[in-house]
Amino acid sequence: MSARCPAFLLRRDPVAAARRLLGSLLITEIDGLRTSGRIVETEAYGGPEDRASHAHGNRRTPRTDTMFLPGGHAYVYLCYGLHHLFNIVIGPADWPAAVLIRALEPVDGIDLMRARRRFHGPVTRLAAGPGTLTRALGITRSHDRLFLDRPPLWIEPSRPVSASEIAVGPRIGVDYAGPHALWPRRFWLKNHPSLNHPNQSAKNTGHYH
DNA sequence: TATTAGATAAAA
DNA sequence: TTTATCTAATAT
Repeated sequence: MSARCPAFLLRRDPVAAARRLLGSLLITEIDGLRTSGRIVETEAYGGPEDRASHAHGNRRTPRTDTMFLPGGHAYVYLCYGLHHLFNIVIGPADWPAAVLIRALEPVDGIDLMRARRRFHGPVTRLAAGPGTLTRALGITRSHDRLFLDRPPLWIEPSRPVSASEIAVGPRIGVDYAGPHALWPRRFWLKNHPSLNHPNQSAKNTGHYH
């Protein structure tokens, strides 16, 4: 991400941001070593009315406090006690929202990514999950609250991907959110080989029998 | 299908 | 403060 924060990260619209981030590059540079991947799957969370959001109802705890930062900051939290999950904070300060990055297509530093994950399978599976992509890029809770405009962790936005290349579906693992669990807030590049959940499209957007 | 340990909320 | 419960997942 260049010196200025892109405007789409500051609007109260995590859905638009989640779509807009598809195709962008997520980059880390740790100990002078660069790794990066193209964002191919995202989920939108927030603002306060979203029951699937950690900060629903403006719930503010030591963990969720990060979501109240202005857009363009990193929100990294631990899931199931062992997976670091990487999000980009969205919206103005004190309006909690974020986009979860769920899958990357590896671009730079693939050997280092493999070494970090101790993974020797197909490169399309190297960062195809929210927990595996942080492991591959070396992202941990130490990166929580960083602004994403410089090393060690930043974003290079791409041109917007055309709507015809984007598929939509419900978010993963949010059954506790009641009716909000079905909201079409997960976005991915159609037919991309690095997806985490390639086949779970929304009922009203896919072809089913 | 077993697993993993931080974050949280409730209890004391 | 201690304890009990839950968890935006992964690997087998």
